Amino acid sequence: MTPATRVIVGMSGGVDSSISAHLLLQQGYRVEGLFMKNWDEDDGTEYCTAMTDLADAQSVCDRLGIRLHTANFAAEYWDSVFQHFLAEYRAHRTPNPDVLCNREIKFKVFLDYADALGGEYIATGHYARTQQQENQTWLLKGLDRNKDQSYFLHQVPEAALRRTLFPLGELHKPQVRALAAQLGLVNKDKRDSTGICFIGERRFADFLKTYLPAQPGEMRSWKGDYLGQHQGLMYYTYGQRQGLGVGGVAGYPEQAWYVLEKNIQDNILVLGQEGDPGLFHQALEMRDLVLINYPDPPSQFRCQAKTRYRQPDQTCQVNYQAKSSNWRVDFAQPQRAITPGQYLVLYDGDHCLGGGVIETRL
RNA sequence: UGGGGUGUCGCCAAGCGGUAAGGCAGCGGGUUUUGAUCCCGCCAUUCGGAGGUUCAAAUCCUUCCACCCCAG
Repeated sequence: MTPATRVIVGMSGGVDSSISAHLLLQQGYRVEGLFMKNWDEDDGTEYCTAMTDLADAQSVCDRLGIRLHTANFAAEYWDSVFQHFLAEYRAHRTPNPDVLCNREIKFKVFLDYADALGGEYIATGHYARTQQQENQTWLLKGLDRNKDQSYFLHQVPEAALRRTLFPLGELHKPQVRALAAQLGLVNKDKRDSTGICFIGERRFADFLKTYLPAQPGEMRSWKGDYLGQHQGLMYYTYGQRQGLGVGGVAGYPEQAWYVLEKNIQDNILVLGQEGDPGLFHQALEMRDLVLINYPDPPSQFRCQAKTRYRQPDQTCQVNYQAKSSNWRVDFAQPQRAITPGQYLVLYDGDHCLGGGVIETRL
């Protein structure tokens, strides 16, 4: 008898990772859990949620009869995720820290840690699938199209995917909830976690203000009319509506205002309304393209893409620009509020091909 | 100071004698492992102030105040 394959499951204290662990046990793996702490909280409220998350993870592991390890990756998170996060905001861009958290922490530091624990595989509660094809591992969308999280995983290298199990990839969220209820897990009714892990209940702009000093300036319509003051361009993102504080303006339609553009040169936040030029773009420039199974991407190809998480797939044409070493992406349909700093994730049907960082709108 | 105009929720804006539309903002909630978007709910016993007419006024009258134009 060969001992069962050992899998280390990243346990967050939520239902998804809990059920992942349960399913792996059922499949005959030798399962152990790891609770990662990636942020050393500086205020009391965060501390509480981290503590209850750990308690929940422990409770579930006890219930399943598996061991729970804990690890603190806060230093690594700070260096490889948070520093980049701040740098991007300083540059008035809008980063996606969760994509980096996956690439740098969960599928790198955690994977190394699992090695040390003797794990052959790691597993998480992500709604995504992997597929072995000849000698390559592909990343596929989760079967539950409403929860598919491949977007957040597109930067994970093939070598890490090869050693990862996604037990929830074929399941739908309601099934996972039902299983948790059946098993009587403490977190069966726990709310899905959303938002950036380290920010908690704080308002996003307020959080940023503690790290990035305000730089007030003018808000103007795309036609040039003065509309008010902004707190600092870095606190706003393209397409944003809430938080502008701009009410009705005589001479303009009775409609909401959105961030159209950041004029960094003059520190002006340019606003517009539905239908104004600048809210939609049909092309963009992307840098740092990484395709999961193409070390040397073709110089031009057609595929689908998402400009942001949960956006329906958009068909597009990708072309390499030798001059800038960037990639030009032309969409079949105009895209709303394309945002520099966000990832453009490429798909071929269910296959997640990889992606790059949006540099500019064209 | 003459002549004209305007003052209704934080903003824009209906209403013009019958007992305060709507939009935006804001706030609260939902969706969502980024930031956004999106969806739902809440949001003026009161109409610049004071008198008066009327069964009844934001809507009519008087007066005061404020602001904006054109004169000068």
